[in-house]
Amino acid sequence: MSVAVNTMIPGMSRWGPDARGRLAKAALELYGERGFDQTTVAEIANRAGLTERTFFRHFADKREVLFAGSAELQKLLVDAVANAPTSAGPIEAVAAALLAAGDVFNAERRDYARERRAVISANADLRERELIKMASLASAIAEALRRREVSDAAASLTAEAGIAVFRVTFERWVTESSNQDWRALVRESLEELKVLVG
Amino acid sequence: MSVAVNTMIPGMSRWGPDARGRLAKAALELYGERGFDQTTVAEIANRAGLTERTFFRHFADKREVLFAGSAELQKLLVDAVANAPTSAGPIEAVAAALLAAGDVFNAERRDYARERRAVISANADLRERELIKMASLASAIAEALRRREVSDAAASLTAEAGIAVFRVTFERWVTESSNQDWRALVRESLEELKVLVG
DNA sequence: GGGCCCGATGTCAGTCGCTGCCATCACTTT
DNA sequence: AAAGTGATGGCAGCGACTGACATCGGGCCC
Repeated sequence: MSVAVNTMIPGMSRWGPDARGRLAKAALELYGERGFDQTTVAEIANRAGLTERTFFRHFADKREVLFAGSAELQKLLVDAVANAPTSAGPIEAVAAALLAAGDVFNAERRDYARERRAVISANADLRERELIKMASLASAIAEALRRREVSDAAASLTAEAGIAVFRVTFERWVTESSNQDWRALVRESLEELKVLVG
Repeated sequence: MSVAVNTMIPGMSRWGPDARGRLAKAALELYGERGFDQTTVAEIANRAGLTERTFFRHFADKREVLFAGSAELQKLLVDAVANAPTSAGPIEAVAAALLAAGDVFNAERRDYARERRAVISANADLRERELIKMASLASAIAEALRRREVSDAAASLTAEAGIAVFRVTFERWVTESSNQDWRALVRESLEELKVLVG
């Protein structure tokens, strides 16, 4: 992963490429270095070679910059549920979705995910935001299940269980010292759920 | 329930009784009348015959004023889990706690609960705060279960299920036109969970 | 090539949530 | 009555966020 940039990026100011990405990178760095509360939006924008006003054109608020990828993840999971074989029951469809998430939780993104997780878990406001993103994920999955003729109650319950497995899997993927494969960890966590429930 | 007060409460200004309660009442009224975003803390304080500065001495932030009772509810649930008969398994202990919550969710508080729920569900920031309160409730219950020699995984799982039942029950209690008893609704929701799981 | 259009950015002023610091008030204690 | 204590007010200030308007860069039309 790239080393933290401590000053403004030269040649990347106004009209440089990927303003949004520069802002997200600068934000994560600063939140990690000083903490979320001790970082001002003006500082983030400055490191990215932009202004505070532009930050708020790209992200709804100071927290949202850490959750830009959640819409993408949600789409991936929902599509995987929708595209699971017709023969698959609700749990199998959700399992397929969790496995498909390996596309985004791959080895190259692990360092990023680690840093992001550390920042979020260190701040109550960020944990709040993460909870609502997870809730949104769960309703989206439940909705996708309902479109597979799963009953309302079963859809909600399966989706919640799926998110629980997702949480456990993510925690392990990010925490464990050895660089384990996402899919293997998903299978492990699902198996544990089955043992607990059954 | 008392009628909304639309102006400053006479004789209840500085050093009047129950400043905290007056602030909470004024806040709920204004959030209901104008919406959360369109209400300023100065307006709340003014209606309660106090100043903005004093509001922030009683409540950590503008949202927290709607969640003042959550610590009390948490204590009630945790105590009920702890005091459940030794013979009770984890689910029975949680069920006992949910039934005990009927002490606070009684007929007199239903109108208040309705209004509060309407305000919260109308605003994303307030829904965020509610999610973190529910998460806190779940960990507290899980912790109480662990003190009853329940394994970590079973404690977390049972606590989460318990909160899910709580949510469903609360929704029904507040929504249904007939004024149903809390305990009866708890028993109904628990039964449905058993059917779904079993 | 010059003029024009348009999206991205900058600038500025302003509101509001929230905090620190110190003064003031009502009530209690001695 | 003097001192102490807890709750409140007043004020200054920071930082998140927004609206309105100006400006820049690049593409399009002729």
